[in-house]
Amino acid sequence: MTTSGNKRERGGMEQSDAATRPRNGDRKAPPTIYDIARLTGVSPSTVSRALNKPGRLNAQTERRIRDAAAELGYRINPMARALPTGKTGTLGLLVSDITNPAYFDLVRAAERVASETGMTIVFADSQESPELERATAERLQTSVDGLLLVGSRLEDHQIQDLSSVKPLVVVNRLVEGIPAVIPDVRPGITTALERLREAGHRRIAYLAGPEASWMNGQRWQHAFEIAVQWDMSIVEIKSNAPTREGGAEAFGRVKAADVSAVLAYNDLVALGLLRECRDHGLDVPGRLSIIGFDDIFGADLPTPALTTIRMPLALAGERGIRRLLIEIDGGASENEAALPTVFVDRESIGPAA
Amino acid sequence: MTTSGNKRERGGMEQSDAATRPRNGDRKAPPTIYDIARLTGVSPSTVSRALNKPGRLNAQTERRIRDAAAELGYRINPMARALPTGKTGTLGLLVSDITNPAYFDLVRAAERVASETGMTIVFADSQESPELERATAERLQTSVDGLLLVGSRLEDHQIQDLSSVKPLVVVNRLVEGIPAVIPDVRPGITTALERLREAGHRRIAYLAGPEASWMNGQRWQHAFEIAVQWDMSIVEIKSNAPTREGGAEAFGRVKAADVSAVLAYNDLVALGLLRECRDHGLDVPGRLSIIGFDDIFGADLPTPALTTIRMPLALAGERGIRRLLIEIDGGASENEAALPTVFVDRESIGPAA
DNA sequence: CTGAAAGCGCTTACAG
DNA sequence: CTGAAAGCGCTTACAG
Repeated sequence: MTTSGNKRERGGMEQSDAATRPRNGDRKAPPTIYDIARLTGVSPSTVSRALNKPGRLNAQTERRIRDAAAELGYRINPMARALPTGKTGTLGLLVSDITNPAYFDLVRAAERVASETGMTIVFADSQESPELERATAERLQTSVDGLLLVGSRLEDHQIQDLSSVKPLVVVNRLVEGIPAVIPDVRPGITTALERLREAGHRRIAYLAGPEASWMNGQRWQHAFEIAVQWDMSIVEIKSNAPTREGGAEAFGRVKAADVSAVLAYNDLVALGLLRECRDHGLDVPGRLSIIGFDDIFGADLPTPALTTIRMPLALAGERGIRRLLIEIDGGASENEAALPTVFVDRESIGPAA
Repeated sequence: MTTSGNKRERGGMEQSDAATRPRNGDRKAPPTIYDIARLTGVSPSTVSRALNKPGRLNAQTERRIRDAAAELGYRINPMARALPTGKTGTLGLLVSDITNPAYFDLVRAAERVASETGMTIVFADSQESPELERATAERLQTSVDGLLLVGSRLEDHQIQDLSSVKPLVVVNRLVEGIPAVIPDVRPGITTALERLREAGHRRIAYLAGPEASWMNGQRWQHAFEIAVQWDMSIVEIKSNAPTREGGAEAFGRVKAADVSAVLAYNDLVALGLLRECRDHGLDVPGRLSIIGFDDIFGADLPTPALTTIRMPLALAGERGIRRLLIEIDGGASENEAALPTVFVDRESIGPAA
């Protein structure tokens, strides 16, 4: 107990070869609180206190300890701390598809607030597979203090099960008894359909996303309600995947549906459809109006630029993490008011053909 | 030592309130190898062996132990394992800007190979700030087995310092003594300039990226060499930031330079410039040809679609992780042959004006 | 204000 | 083939 790290130091005996590249044997074990204790002549417990609860001990010794720590280049070993405390200092962030630009801002915002509070984030994606999502979530749970599930494709009871082992919050999803942060799709959809109606559209389609997506249900449901209320006809058209390919693939069905406008599950799908229209010489918005969802990177790039409904995803990421932090601290916060979506009028809608 | 988790179990005394939401007190401590030992009547060491070195003990008892583990829903505690072994089972992945779609494929590929080998990845970005990069790298190092630095903005010696504490490999960067995986920009640039020359361009510009980017140096250098060799004039134009905004902001300088084509540091910058040209009524590729770099998501979206040089980033991510795994195992692999870039001809180049 | 001791959940020589 | 013991680097009651 008086010394430490000797086990790993034996590697130091090896000669590094000609190359300057550090080999494993060359790396020396990082300093521990025992090294600091020895250097300053206090006990390890005192070192621990000096570093963790500033002001709780003699100012002089605290100084000496801090100086020694700095001199040695000491960094706490998070694994070692995690054992007695049960706190890992890391948060898990699980999204449905890392490849969807929609999650950019969310991930970055989440990262920002996490690092502000000294937490680190483990980031993973489930590639739209519920099985992979469950497996990943379980694996992550062993090494994080809590989990943020974004756009989960799991069933409610699976999420509840996960939540019974560690704190968990969902984004873009509502599950009984689980803290959630959700955008309100209504304002955006309402404005969008309003514009469509004003432009004379009477027959519209919803180009659907994954059935396992709660958000997909929300979007369809509200579009449906409003369309019915305003006496527009509305049909749901399936897509294979919530990607550009999925949108392109749905082109034939969209065309066959004889509608003058389509609201897509997300921008990826909308972009795929838009491109396919162009390739087939179908004028957008002349013959068909298209509205996306999310306002991802690149939505403004095509001609016509994609009209869409923006999701407050950065805010959702920030709130999600804050919420998770509260849950971890044992607080029992209520769901906050939903974050409003906003209609972003660009160039892909026009008068009904 | 005969029982465990009692410390945390005390929380179980608290009543959960009316809500069905699990509170921290409701969560019971996960089972440990001691629980399995008690259930099967063997020692914890035996449980550890049964779970970690299959086939090393009596088949019967191994079975019983595995069954008990499954029954209890046992998951190993990675933190607890990390302490005696020094292996955390996680890898750090640090990119310069999470918001750049260029890193999508790389991140996903890295994630895939990591999880194939049972490793988990911690993902972070430095937002183009060297200070933040260094701080983040140091923080990450305390909890990972190795670090993958993608597009590092650090100085060579800083990277070497980091490498002396834990295994580290760089992507898109070459540093003395540090394992690296790098794409070869030459094939792509050569083809690109060839096309430009054939199309009659004699005066071209390179719209530069961050000075701290090694890749930026490579791109400029090779473009320069080839241009000189082929008797084209070439100038370097600075940009503020390697983003769409940076590209847009450089528009005035590009125009003033009186060139007929520009090769941009990356697609983000190229896209920004392209849009600005459109907004200012400058015809692309009629009056100006534009070539990007990376072939990111969305590069094909605008009209004209962006001609670019594709980086093999997914492959780079995969190789980077494999390389890192080897380094962690103490292997001393040599750098492999650089991955070739490829010219992707779309619509943004044309005959010299 | 500070130290000695026990414990977090594992792993791994060392004995038998 | 299996167990008892020591140790990984911390934290935190418990004493003084």
